[in-house]
Formats: sequence, structure tokens, C-alpha cells
Amino acid sequence: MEKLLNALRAKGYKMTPQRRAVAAALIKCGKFATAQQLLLQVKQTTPDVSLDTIYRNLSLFVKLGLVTEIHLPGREGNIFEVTTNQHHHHLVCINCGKTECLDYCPISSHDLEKARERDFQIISHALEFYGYCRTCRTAG
Amino acid sequence: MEKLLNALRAKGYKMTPQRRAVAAALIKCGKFATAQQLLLQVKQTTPDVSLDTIYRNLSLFVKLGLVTEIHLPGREGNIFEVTTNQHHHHLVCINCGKTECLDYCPISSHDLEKARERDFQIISHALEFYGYCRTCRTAG
DNA sequence: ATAGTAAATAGTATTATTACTATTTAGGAT
DNA sequence: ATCCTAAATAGTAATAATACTATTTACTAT
Repeated sequence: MEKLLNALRAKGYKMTPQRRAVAAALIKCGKFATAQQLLLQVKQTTPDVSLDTIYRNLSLFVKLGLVTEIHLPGREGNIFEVTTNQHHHHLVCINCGKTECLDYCPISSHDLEKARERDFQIISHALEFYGYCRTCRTAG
Repeated sequence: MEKLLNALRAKGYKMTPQRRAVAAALIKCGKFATAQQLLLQVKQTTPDVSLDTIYRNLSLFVKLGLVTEIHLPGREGNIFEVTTNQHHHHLVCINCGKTECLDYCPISSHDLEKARERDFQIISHALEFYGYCRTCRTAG
């Protein structure tokens, strides 16, 4: 968590109790927390926090590459994960929402270079593989 | 459009006027249509269509690989694009939402194989590069 | 052509996500 | 310690996306 907060300080962002609480909640909730789960966790220590603050800080973290947002189909909304040293992506079941990490990233520096040639300053990328997990495949 | 409708028939899905209208709207709106834009277009020919139907059919098309959904940050919501013969991905400006096609896909069959080894039946994948377009970069 | 059946729809409700505004606060300078 | 200013927040509002139920409709077999 300190790593996350230090990165924010280094970029000149203010350190508020709410921001600290969101960071702490991300660590506490572990992988794949939804905004609602984070809100519940944050309220334990900071009761008067608003959902807006959760999303605002999550967006900031994502923009800075500190957190990864995973696009999930279905009703539970997207999930968030603290970016680890091992940059990676995810498998998502389009039936039950089960999510698993894929332990590597198939995007090469050459790919990023091709994107940059298009006059885009690339900050991050999102990659999700959608399909059916074993359970949903056999049940289907 | 016929290609799209034929693919649906081949899979045994029913052909309703609403479904036809959504398909037609996707063609008419061209690249990067939002659900709202599609609803407006569909209402021109089928006034009593519900937003639910738009989303339901879009989800179906996406699931069948006929349409690609692009995850956009910000207020306008996601955008949809008819899948072309040339499978490709997108660059998205996280400031203004401007979206451009990248004319290829960096995901190899080896990557898909690695995903399948995890007991997932992979149906599709989403890849977006996020950053700042030339305009937002210089304005920023 | 008619009837049966499962899929699709309309209309509404619920939840997720983003935006807006007035107010508060963190961090820097004094 | 106090003041200043821009950033951050709470609370609310607005929009996007999904879900639910009763009803309708496309397709199949007759």
C-alpha cells in the first residue's frame, strides 16, 4: 500500500483520509473488488465517504497505472485489481463472471510502438479474454 | 448486413423486425455507434422498440462475434462496431473519447492456446489502448 | 392455414457509473 | 500557527447498462 501512496505523492496528488482509505480497501479486499465492495470496506474506517469518491479515486489510480480495471459483462459491474509487478491480463467467464489471471502480457513493445506511431501517447491498455469457464461449459 | 442476419439464422436465432432494425442501424450508423444512437436510428423505422431490445441484441451480436464492443471511459458510454473481416483493435483517448482503429491484432494463436489451457473456452477478446490523442496531448 | 412452444419483446425497475455544485481540506508559503 | 489556493469531497442528480415479468411473436410440425 505504501508503494501506491508514494506513487501518488510523487506525482503531487494530495493525501486525504478518503484516498488513503480507498487504497487500504484495495489491499484489504484483495483481487477483483467491485466499487460496492470497496465502498463497504472504506465505510468501516471512514463512514461518511461517498461513492463518488470511490470512483473518482479508482479512476485516478487506473489512469496512473496503479490499478487495473477489468471489464465484466453482467450485473455486478467492473472489478478492480492493484497492479502487480508482473503485468498481466485476465480470463473472464461471460456466463458467471468468474475471473482468472493470465500470468503474462502478449503485447510487445513493438505493438506499443505501432500505436504511438498513430500520434497517440499510450498510457495503458486493457485486454480481456472472454469465454466459458469449465463449470459453465459443462453445465451449458 | 445480410452477412450479419445470415449468421444469426445459421445459429438458429429468430428473425424479428426489431433484430433486423438493430442490424440495419449498426450498418447505417457506421463505426462507433453508442446504444443511444442506435436507439434513435432504430426508432425511425420501428418506433416502439425498447432500449432493452437494443442492448439485448447488441449483447447477442457481441457474444457471437458479429459486433465488437469498445470500452470507453467517460460519460458517453461504450461504442459498438460491426466486426469486419480484418480483425483489429482500437486506440482510445482517455480525455476526449476519440477512437481510432488499429489495423491488426497482436494476439497470436499461441496466446489463445495458453488461455484454453486454463480450461476456458475462449469466445472473443477485447483489447483497447488508452492514451491521449494528438489534440488532447498538445492541449493538455 | 393452424396450433404449439420457446424465444423475443415492451415496459418498468434496479443497479452501475459519471457528472455537477457548493463546501471542505491538504499542502505550501508566510 | 495562520493564510491562501487549488484540489478533493459530500451530496445529489443524471445517464448507462442490466434485469424482471407478463405478453407477444417467429418458427416448426401438423
